[in-house]
Amino acid sequence: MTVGIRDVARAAGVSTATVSRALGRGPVSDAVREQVEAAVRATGYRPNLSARRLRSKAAQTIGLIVADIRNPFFTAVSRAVEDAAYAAGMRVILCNTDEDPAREAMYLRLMEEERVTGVIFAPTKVTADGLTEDSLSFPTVFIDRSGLPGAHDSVVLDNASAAATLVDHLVAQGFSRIGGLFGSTSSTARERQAGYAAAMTRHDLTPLARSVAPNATAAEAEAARWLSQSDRPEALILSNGLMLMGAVRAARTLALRVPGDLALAGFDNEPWTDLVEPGLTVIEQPVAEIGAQAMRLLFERIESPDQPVRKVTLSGRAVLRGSTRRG
Amino acid sequence: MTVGIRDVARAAGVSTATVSRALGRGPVSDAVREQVEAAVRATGYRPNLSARRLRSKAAQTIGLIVADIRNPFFTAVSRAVEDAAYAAGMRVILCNTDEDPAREAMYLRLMEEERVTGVIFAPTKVTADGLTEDSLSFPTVFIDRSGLPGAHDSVVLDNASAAATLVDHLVAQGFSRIGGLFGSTSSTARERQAGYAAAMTRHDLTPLARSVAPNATAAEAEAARWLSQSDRPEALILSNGLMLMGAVRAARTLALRVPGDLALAGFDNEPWTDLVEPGLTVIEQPVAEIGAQAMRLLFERIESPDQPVRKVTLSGRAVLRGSTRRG
DNA sequence: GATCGTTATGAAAACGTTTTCACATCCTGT
DNA sequence: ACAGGATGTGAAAACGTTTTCATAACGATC
Repeated sequence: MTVGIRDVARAAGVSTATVSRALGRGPVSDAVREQVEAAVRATGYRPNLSARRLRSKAAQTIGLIVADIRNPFFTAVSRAVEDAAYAAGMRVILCNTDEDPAREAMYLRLMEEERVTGVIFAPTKVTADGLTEDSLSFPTVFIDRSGLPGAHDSVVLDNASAAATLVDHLVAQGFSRIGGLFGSTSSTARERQAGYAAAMTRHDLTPLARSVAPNATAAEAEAARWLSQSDRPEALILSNGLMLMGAVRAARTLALRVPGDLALAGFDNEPWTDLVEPGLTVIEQPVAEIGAQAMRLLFERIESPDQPVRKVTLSGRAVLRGSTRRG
Repeated sequence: MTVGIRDVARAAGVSTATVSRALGRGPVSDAVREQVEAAVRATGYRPNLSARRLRSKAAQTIGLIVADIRNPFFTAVSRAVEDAAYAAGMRVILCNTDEDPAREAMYLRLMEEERVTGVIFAPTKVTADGLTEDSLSFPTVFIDRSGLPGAHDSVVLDNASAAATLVDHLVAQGFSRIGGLFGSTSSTARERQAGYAAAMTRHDLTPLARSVAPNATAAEAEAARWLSQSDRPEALILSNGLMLMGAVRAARTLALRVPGDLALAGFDNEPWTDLVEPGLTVIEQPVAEIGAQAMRLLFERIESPDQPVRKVTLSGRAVLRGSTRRG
């Protein structure tokens, strides 16, 4: 029925060991290699990856666990990771946690059961804080977010500086009652919030921060509530692209003019942010670079498991648009 | 070192067969089941999925091969598929082909080697047309696109009607020089183009159709070229959300007022389409339903492999916005 | 010309499970 | 009290590969 390596061996007139070597990187004479390749074509043989992995203990698979596949930031990073992985002959299992620690735990267990070569992971804060250096049985690189210091390799944005850049820009434009709406689940949102607060204080301004689930719906609801208050902020900073979209919707609903009634700034230079009127001021993240660096760290960790933990911090780029222009 | 089922068996004082049954669905006494579960906890045992799959020949895995992960349509469908799969105790391998037949072939081979339970696939036209009923060794459901009639189960939009709806709407608004810019790689784009042409003809209008790679960059370039002509169309229909974005950009660049100088309509009710000014008229696709139906078809096909091929056609919903309003 | 390394090959073991087969044991109905 | 069907369990085979081990053939080196 289904053709196995012994069928190929029989067709080529050699042993299964030789077939295995001819297909892999064993020492085999050129003549035999050709015979084997012909036999593979003739029989339509497809190796069974489960058997191969079981015996060789090399899964050639990396797990990619992201927090929200709807967030273009993560799809962009995914593409970079996928490209690098396939270039290296590795497969990728992509998982989506929805920022839910229970799903994170489930996927981490799955990764163990798959005996993956390594994992790239954007964890929630609660999960990251529970993960020490040796609680994971596979090499792991955190991405976009970091956990316990020194526990895992990571590649992150310089979040505090990026947030400060936005504050500085808004202050320079003459805004002073500047609010910040940040995600509640990630270390990254916390860092952006801290950077925001520090910059506000530095300008002798009072930080006004709130946090909420990092998606468009929650951000819209909270922004609408906040902006309905009599002492509403005159500028708002959002900690990711989805939340920025929520804030734009809230401003629309309340008929607030941007930037006249409300200035807006956020993270992630998503394609739509320069299509709305006015264009939105954002911090652009080097998404491809983040994915590529994560794969590099992961491969190097696999190569030498005992090297010291490394943290790569990348800078964002401020893209200034109309949403923060002082009327 | 790594704990296997025999360690659990030893710890529980039973045979490996019994452990296997206790963890699976074999007949086991309650007392023994508890012993085994305790032993699993004590040893930290994690089953080896490769070994399990090899022996049981049940991969419990479905492959999801999409054309472009950057297209929110596919990420939305992916989420629906993923949810249904995990609810059924199945894992998902998500692959991204970039509309490239070579990558499609690579991923199809990967699926064979993984011995997946089934595949959900959005193929390019060239690949789909080469796939007969028995060229794939696993149950397959086409999604968003269809191939040879009767070859594979599929769930698609009623593309021709949807395109006709847009034409009818534009005609009703008083537009007559209506162009159509369609993707060049999928059956779906062809069907939309055909529906567009038929509707135009029905209204005694001349179809003006072009086709191009279905992404924002290519669509923007072609739209810019087209709209720079002296006899440029006064309305444009785009065959997906990315292309619609490209067209909006081209209109911006050429300083064409929408809908005054150019009306725009397209597919996919993406979140940004009602944030731009004016809002864009689109056909909304039932993305969650598409994913759910695909999983249903796939499971039923796995259940009874010899049942007749089925095609589920879903209707789009027209969302009329300012971009098609006759000034 | 004997000895040594290299290279190419096959037989068989190994990977970690599930499943088959055989065999007790227990319950049920007569 | 006994046949017969569930029910629970263990020993061993099986899944399809790769890897180990042994060996043969061949040049090169002394």
